[in-house]
Amino acid sequence: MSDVTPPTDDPIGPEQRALDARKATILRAVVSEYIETAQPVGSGHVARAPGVNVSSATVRNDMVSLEHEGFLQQPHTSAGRVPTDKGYRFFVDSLEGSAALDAGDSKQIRTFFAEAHGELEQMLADTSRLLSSLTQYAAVVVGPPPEAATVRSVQVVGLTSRVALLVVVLSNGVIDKHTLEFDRDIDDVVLAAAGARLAVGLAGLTLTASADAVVWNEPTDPARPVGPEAVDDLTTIVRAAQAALGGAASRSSDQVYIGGTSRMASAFDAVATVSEVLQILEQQYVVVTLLHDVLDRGLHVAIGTETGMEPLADCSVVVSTYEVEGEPAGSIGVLGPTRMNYNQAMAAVAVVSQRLSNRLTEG
Amino acid sequence: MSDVTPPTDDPIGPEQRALDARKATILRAVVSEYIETAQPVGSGHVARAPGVNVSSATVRNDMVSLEHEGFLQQPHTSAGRVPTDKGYRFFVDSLEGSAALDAGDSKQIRTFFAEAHGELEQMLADTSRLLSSLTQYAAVVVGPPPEAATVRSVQVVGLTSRVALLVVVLSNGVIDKHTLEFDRDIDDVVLAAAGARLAVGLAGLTLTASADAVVWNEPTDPARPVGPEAVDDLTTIVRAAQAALGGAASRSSDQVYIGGTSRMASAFDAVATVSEVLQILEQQYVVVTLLHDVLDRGLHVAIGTETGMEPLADCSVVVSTYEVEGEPAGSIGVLGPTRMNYNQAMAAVAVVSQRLSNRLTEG
DNA sequence: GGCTGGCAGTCGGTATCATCGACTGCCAAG
DNA sequence: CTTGGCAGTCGATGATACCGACTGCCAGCC
Repeated sequence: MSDVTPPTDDPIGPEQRALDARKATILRAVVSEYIETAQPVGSGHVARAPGVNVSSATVRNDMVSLEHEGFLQQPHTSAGRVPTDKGYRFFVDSLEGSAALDAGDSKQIRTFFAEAHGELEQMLADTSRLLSSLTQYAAVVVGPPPEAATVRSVQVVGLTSRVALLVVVLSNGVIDKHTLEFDRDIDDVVLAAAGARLAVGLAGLTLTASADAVVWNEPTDPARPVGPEAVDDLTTIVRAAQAALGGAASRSSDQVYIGGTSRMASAFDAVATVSEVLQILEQQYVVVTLLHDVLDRGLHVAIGTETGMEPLADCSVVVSTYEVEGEPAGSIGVLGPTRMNYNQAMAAVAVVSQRLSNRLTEG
Repeated sequence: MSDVTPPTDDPIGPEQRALDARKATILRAVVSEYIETAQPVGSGHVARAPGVNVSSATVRNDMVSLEHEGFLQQPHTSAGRVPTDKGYRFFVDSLEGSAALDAGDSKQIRTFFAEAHGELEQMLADTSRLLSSLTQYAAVVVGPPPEAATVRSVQVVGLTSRVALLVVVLSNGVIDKHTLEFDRDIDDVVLAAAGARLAVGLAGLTLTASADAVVWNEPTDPARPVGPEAVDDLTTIVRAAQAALGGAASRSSDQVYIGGTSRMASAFDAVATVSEVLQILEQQYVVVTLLHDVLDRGLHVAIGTETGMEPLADCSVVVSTYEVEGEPAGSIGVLGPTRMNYNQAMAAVAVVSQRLSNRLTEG
């Protein structure tokens, strides 16, 4: 029965040690039950939970201790206990690796990736929907950063006499486009020449490098010489194009796909909370920053205030990265209430990111 | 005082006639007050409303009549009255044209369009945010249909040895792209040749026309003859490209920009309603269909069940179209609760669509 | 020392009840 | 046709009491 209580003989450090085995079990039981019921859980329920073979009185004693240590809190006297962010954190850390996915879920993932095809953008958008449908929370998919891709082709197309469109095709299939406006009429032939010159000069470079690259100034096709003012126009166009590219590279314009925002409405009962969370989700760059922040801190899960965003105090995110050709390419994540089903969410995120990586590398 | 009650002498038709002037005033007062307070409104308040110079008892008598005619309903006995969809409809019809915008709002619109610039897509997305910020409801902007635009430039860029990207630039600055997959390796030169050929063959055509166009089969540059199998590859590529374009044209892939979805959360108090509405907003093509349906019926406002969508029974939409060069190009709209501020929403939609049209035609 | 059962005390949730207030419908009088 | 008055309905509010689920503490037991 109680063969789990040998006093640990490792030297007690300056900081508080890891939890007593029993307290850990109790804490896990509290978190589990709270996640299920959304109700404060009392010592009686915990005592009845499997794996806890002590009386409710003992549970009570440990619970006051857990409360002092900051893992639990009570909404008011004479109510059950509710996990704090720290409590959730312990719970999540302690189930690291035990992720197992429902059979139906894995099947859904398998068929999804078996049928996935076509545009990268479409696939990432669909992936966010998949992840949301799996977890019942909102899902985020961040596309590969444009910095990683290199220029494959450049074209300048005239739209009106003074407005042209710069179209850059990147190696990952993403298209970067910018309108260029001029203060004098530009001939289509000159535009095409500028495009050709840019194509040669920028091919293989990243977007950031493109902005600063030196584009050769000699005509691309010596058989068709152009007049001096045309040369002038040429450099104007090239400069405008490079300026546009530089601007685009500096503002990080990651593509983001957010799916299942409607599910956030069901996840909370206060309509004000829903509104706040949706506001965050509307600002896509904020979401991207959030995911990157979490990853930069080396985390896969950020709980409540760990997200660093005040309106998300009642939310948690589960994040992972996916890879293309072995190189980290982008990130995916799930945003749900702090009392989310971490086990399932972590499993879903892990499996989907893995599958997505495979799908994207094998092409 | 009561110079508004001359009995109308027009012949009474088979259907119920337009409302008595006083009943109309009372109905308007009820709707106004309900929109403001979201509370059932009683005869006392109406009697006190400006323009209603009768006692509450008279108001009561008219209210039972209005209820029998289906303009009002009471949630329960001994409560005030609430407008039905039909009641809102009368209210909206009766204020047609009286739209006036707040000074601050018009200023916000003016500065927005003064500063607007750059990509069409960006501008439409920003417009949806503007409209949402003006009205405090969700806003929808549907981009110009791709069918209207003609092909400006075509390019085929190789991504890997067997995957190429078809990039079509349209006259309105929109880019249509499709990945093409082949079952044998294709040379970059051949891809470029195919692109050039498509560019010549499709220039000036719409996307739908492009799919069926006959692209000339002779080499574009007779100075550089290609081998017979290259010719074979060429036609393969051209066919694949045209097939892709045809597919894209058939699925109507309008661009949609939806802003301010978080504001829908504050508009309702039942979290279930919020979730349902958000679900609709997530399915963008549904929203597009909704807007088009409403416009096809010749309406500018659809109220409650008039939307034809069950989950939107508590919502209304206000729609308008915008034009480019005098031609109808796309539509904008606002989605809010049935008890929305129609006056302001209609004014905002009207003004924004007008300004947007101007901005897009003058370039 | 640690675990347990028991006990007193706290406090939110629910049911009951009475009251209050805002309505309505009806009617008789102006 | 309009109006004031009146009786009646019904939700919202508040007081009261009760119940149930907790907790904390403590004495006793292993």
